[in-house]
Amino acid sequence: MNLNEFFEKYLTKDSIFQDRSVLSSSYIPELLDHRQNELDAISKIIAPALKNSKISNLFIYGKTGTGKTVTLKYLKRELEKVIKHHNLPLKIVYLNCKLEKQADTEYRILAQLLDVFGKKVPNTGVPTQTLYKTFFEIIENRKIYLILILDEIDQLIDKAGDELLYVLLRKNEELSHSFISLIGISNNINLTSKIDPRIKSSLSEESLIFEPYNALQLKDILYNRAKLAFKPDVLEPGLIEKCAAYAAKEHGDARRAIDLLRLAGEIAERENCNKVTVKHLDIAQDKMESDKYIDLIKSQPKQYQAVLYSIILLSEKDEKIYTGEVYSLYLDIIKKTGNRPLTQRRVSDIINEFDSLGIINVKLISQGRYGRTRDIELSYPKVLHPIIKSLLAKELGLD
DNA sequence: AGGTATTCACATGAAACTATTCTCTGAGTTAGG
DNA sequence: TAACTCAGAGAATAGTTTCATGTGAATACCTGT
Repeated sequence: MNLNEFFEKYLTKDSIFQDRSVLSSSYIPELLDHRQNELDAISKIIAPALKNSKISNLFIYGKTGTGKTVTLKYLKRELEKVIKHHNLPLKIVYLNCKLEKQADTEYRILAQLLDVFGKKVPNTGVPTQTLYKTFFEIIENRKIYLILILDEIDQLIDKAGDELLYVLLRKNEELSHSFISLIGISNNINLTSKIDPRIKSSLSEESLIFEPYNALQLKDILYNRAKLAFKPDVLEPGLIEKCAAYAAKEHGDARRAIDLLRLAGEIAERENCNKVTVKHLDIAQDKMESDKYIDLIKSQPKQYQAVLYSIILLSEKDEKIYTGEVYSLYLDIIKKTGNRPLTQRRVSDIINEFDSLGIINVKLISQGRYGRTRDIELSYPKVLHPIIKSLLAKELGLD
């Protein structure tokens, strides 16, 4: 088949997708499934803002893919309709503190906020204090009621500390013609550590926990999305149930379930099938699983990769792996790559980090007279071994 | 035999040091009035 | 003249090293039977 023919065929072949964007992470559905209770609870809390009365700050917890973000975005959209209709001085701003370059420092968040109010500020060159000043001036002069939604707020606190929250919350008490309410969204409940207890209590005047979806709920969500995303009858019966079951096994992560479905569809399409079958779903599942590891490993710094490579080489010998051996082999490897070797102390920490990333399993054992060390074991699926090994060899330039 | 003491091979902590990234400031530049 | 840009100083941060101290149990070494 020549190229021309291929493209012609590609053009005329109809896609099994009707609207792929429904399965993208930025899509907000017309109706939210299985989050009505949460939606009601939040609505009750923020509704008074419509009548210009002060509302409590709100804090929302929940694991990834439990619908936190989509619920809040949904709420924002619905509220904005009302606001527009009645022309209210209420402003809702959603910021994700994790997305690169967007809002992960005090300065950038303020810059984003000012941007929303139509004031451009340079990326650099202006003191943060000035930004605060202009920001509060705008708020106060225009008598704006601001609801600020900070998604992944734990990232912000990790990177930039609680200064911003502190200033906003305190300033709020001084404002007379306006107010600022914060809604924080976080993945982990133990955000507590780095944050001033006063801020914490003020921030979580109200709090809400999003529980993971169960398989049935996931099924509904997937079903409703699939109805819009795919053409009728392209999904094999039972596919959605299986997809939901896979995701439910992984802590009910809806985002992952939707990704899985999309990927299965894409695979089917690439294979020129006009139906998405369980086979495609299984391939998609495997691919997501291995991509998870491969992306993770690829994104590691060279030194980390060298440590991992050392562990991988040792793992082929079918003996127990200890820190000392890893370190001495690591020294050889790093010498070949031309990088400066790290101390054993550091490598020891790196090994720990790999453990918490889930790439390896580590047990602390004591062998009495023969010392105390870590027993290291790889914990990714064995099928990936050759792929990861050659990936690392390539990354390190050792072929 | 039973009980202590030693010892290994790192683990774990804290402080000190470095390199990188951010923030801030003032000087220079631009554009609008 | 106000607004903007940008380089460089200084501060903050992340990544490491250095130094010091801690650890669990197999083994070595007693001690008294």
